[in-house]
Amino acid sequence: MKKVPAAVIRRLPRYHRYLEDLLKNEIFRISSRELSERMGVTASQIRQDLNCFGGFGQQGYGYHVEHLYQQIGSILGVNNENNLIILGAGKLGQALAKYPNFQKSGFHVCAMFDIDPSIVGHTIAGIRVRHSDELEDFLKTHPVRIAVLTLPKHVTNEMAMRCAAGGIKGILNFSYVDLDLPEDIAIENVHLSDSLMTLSYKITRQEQTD
Amino acid sequence: MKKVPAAVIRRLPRYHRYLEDLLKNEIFRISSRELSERMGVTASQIRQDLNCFGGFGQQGYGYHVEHLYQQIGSILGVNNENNLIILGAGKLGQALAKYPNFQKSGFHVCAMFDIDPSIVGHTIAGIRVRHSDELEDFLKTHPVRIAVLTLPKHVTNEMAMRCAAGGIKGILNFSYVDLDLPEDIAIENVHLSDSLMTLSYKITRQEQTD
DNA sequence: TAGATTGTTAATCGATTAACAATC
DNA sequence: TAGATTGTTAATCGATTAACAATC
Repeated sequence: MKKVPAAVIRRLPRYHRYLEDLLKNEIFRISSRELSERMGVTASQIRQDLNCFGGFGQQGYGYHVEHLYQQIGSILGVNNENNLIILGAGKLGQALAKYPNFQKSGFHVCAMFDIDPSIVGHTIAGIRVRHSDELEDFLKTHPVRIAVLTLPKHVTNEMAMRCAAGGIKGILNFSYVDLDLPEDIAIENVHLSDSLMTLSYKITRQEQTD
Repeated sequence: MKKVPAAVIRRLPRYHRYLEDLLKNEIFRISSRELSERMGVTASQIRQDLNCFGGFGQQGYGYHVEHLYQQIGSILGVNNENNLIILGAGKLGQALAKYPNFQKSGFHVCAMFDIDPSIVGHTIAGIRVRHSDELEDFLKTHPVRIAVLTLPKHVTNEMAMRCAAGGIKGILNFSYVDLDLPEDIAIENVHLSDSLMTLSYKITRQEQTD
């Protein structure tokens, strides 16, 4: 199988979302051209992207929405339940624990960890907050591959290392640092300040162009 | 001035962050080569990127960290205070209102809006939650260019339109929809589920490669 | 069969890297 | 002046778009 470009992978969740919407609207068949118009991309790009994973369409017909939706879900690994843990039960961690879209995509928060005595032991969205000391024991007895980190900068890499050592395979990192981890641990950064700065740049740019 | 590639803009906040760290560590001068090693990119890319905005360096010397930091901050528009409003005072909105990194980058939450009577009137992080009906009046009397949207899907585009009509120039959108707004409104999407799905894909990929 | 639309190859475009002359 | 390192041009690489033969 040829290597799939990173750009394609980043577009998959959006295809998945549009296909879900089509199903909701009871549209069961779609051509690359019509989907391209809805999504604001080229039909060529859609066909190229999908063909990285195999021929999901049919000449003269287009794509069967339900089938394509299932296939992309399978590629993304969201067709079955995915457990995850949240490290850092601050405001952001709590918000993510209750975030409905995670559950909708099959991601299930099975534990939270913190060290703050005023939070440890409490229950958030039905999840008891454990002390971070319990992390290793928990990972030994529970199958989890994903950890979400909403921690202060200075403890983030250490906790990420402990996750990796405990068998975690991927980290969604909200801390404002770049993680330094073994190659086989997948990392996805969400740097909220970066998004805000990029937005700020775009605004300034617009104003100058006017 | 030649057009700045989108890829360069998305890298600017990271440069900004690394330069801030250098200053904290009292490193006042740096070559593109040394910065490239710290950041894990090529020195050539750094020089190309920076030269989109002008010659910030000096041959034989490198870059003056403080000066470069200021310049990039100025390009990003984060050297002065930026007011923003948050629409949707749910868990995520509340977490963002308290998010320390926004304040650190000069972004100041000056108001929050919601329609839920159990939240409206309450104070979060020192900010009173107003009713969404007050949005237009508020925008008339307060200078705000940025709105952060943490709203349910079905009301998001309508509220975004109201923001745009009220003079908002840029929107940081956390809702799981693509906004359809006038061209002159800058949009930056943060789709948390997409990040999680991409991570899930990467993990699955890793496991197959092993 | 004729029409439609994919899968795929080729052409274009843009972004990254390499190389080196300019210059501090 | 000699050494270092930028700014910038040229070469490479990758991603997007266009075109069309294959085929349902």
